[in-house]
Amino acid sequence: MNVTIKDIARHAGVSTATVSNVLTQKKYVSSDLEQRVFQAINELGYRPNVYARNLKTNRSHIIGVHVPDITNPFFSEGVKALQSVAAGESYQIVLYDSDNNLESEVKNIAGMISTQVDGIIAVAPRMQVDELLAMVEVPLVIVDRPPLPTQRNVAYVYADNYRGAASVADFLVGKGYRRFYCLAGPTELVCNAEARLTGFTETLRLHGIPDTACHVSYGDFTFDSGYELMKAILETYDPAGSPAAAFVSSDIMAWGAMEALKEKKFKIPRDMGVVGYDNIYFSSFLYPKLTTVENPIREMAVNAANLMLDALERRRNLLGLSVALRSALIVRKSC
Amino acid sequence: MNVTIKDIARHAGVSTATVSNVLTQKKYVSSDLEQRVFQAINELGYRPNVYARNLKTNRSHIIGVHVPDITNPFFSEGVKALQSVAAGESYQIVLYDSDNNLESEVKNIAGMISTQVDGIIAVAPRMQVDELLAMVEVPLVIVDRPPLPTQRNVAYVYADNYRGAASVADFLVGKGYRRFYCLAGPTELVCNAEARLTGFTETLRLHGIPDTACHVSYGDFTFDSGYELMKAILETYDPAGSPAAAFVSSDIMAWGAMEALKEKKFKIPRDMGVVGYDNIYFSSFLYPKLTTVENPIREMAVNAANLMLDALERRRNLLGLSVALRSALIVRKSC
DNA sequence: CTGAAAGCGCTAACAT
DNA sequence: ATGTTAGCGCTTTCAG
Repeated sequence: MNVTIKDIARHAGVSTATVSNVLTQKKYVSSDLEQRVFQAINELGYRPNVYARNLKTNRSHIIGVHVPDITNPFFSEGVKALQSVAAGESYQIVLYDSDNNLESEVKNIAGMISTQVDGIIAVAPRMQVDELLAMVEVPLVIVDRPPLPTQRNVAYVYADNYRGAASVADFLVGKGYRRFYCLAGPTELVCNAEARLTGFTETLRLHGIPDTACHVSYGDFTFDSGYELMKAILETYDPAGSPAAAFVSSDIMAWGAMEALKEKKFKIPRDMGVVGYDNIYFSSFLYPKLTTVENPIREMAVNAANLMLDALERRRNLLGLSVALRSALIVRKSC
Repeated sequence: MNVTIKDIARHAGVSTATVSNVLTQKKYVSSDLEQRVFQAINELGYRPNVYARNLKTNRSHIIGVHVPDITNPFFSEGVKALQSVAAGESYQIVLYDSDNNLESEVKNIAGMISTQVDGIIAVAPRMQVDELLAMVEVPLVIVDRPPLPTQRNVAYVYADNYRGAASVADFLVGKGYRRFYCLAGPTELVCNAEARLTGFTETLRLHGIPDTACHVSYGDFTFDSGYELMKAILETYDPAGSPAAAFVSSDIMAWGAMEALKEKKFKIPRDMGVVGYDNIYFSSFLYPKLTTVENPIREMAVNAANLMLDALERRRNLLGLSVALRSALIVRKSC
């Protein structure tokens, strides 16, 4: 049998209520009794039973976190930041990785709900936001997705992917490129993939580039898909005349694309320029160093965690809150 | 007020025990009553209260997982595997990242304990194993650390780092190298770092290489430390005559070292050979492709999760269990 | 300021 | 096979 609050009460000669009060610090207790309680706690080696507390208070101090793929440095950096700020207010993170898979994502969200997490932070969900909202009743923060009007307790933390992609188009045209490849993400599933694609192509159009000068293909943000897409392109690619530039929808995918280029002995950027998206840590150590768009995952994560903590600890309603972060072009050597 | 098991019982005209029995599937219930219960559950939209169940059963179906740095691909791959197999038996993972810091690690372990996780999987802990054992009372699986004799409910899943490093020395000497740099990890803190160092140096000695031919320096497994260590080496390094080989204690650190080499215009392996350790996903996409030692994190994670699940679900005692996995040399282009 | 007591929602003896 | 009931350990009114 474990030592409980009752044992402490008896041993200290006080009531269980008093013990509880010194534990929760919510009511004033005379320092005399307080001392006695602390002493009893030490002497008996008491540790509060979280399960009982959870049942009584109907909260667990656990935040559910979903990521599409923890193996992607973009997300692991985010999770690290989330975990760190949550720990600062003694909240725990339960992690769900859905392996880029919509079905597992739905299962995972359902799992969190049945575990009765206090709140949910969904990073880059593939689910439609309205479906997500339909499932979730606890406070929700959606990271890396644009806000959708709603009446629910939801906040958004995101960066403007359309403008990020647009700045790539501006830059590329300014550099003199006139032929383009766009290696997009899964645009039907992920609105950011869509935004990056349209931000790029529409801006190209604004500069008078004909649609025929931009070849679009679709992957899924992974290294492998970048590699495969570029490999396919290279079967017919000829850099003679003016070389093309490839705008690839994520850094990790851009890395894959660069591998395909190197495999075929194409020089970057001489034979083809490459621009990525996300600015993950490793991007500046690729060869050549990758030109990319900063997608501020760490700031997004910190903001998300703070919003969640506000909702949970300060009873702030998340309705209508959204934090928009800047996406800035980072010019390096690959283009 | 939420709908409880009592409401279901009343609505279905049965006792709460019967409802509980159909929910937990532990006792046989006539299919008639079962139907009625399910129907009541649907009609009233009942969802079991996990907090109450946890209190009663004294378990939470939550496994605490510690990693030194989720941002290191080696660990994120491991966490992904852990999460996936745990989810298979509907266990949740609460993640703690201690940012390569011993103090936070201790805090994190303490945090898990006070959250009353059902079990703890500690991946590559920096704490002394006996200190860890002194804190933890629940089932414990230690990943990526060699077993220590004990009487406690602990299992180990690990690979033989000494032999892994020894195979590097064998290979390097066989290739004709006679000058060596060993970029070690934090050997006082991490016994694997120690094992990789001694496995390498002692095997060199076995081959008749004098100790003076192997220069050792110490980092902390990070990209940056690999970069800095190599930069220092390069201040006086001269590849003339026979080039040296560098054995670097982790792939991510080896990547940093390679950056330093490239920055100084040294060619790998012509001017210096480089060998890493871990075989993370990206190692085969570095330039040149990194020769390294396979450190089977995924298998380790899967084994660890299964052992934990055995302990938790099949009441298997972990005492004396240890799974040793092979570390095989993977020869690529950097050496 | 402190204590008595009710009860959170569930499971598992135990009784029938 | 099903029902009754006693708690799990804590927080929190409500009295005093």
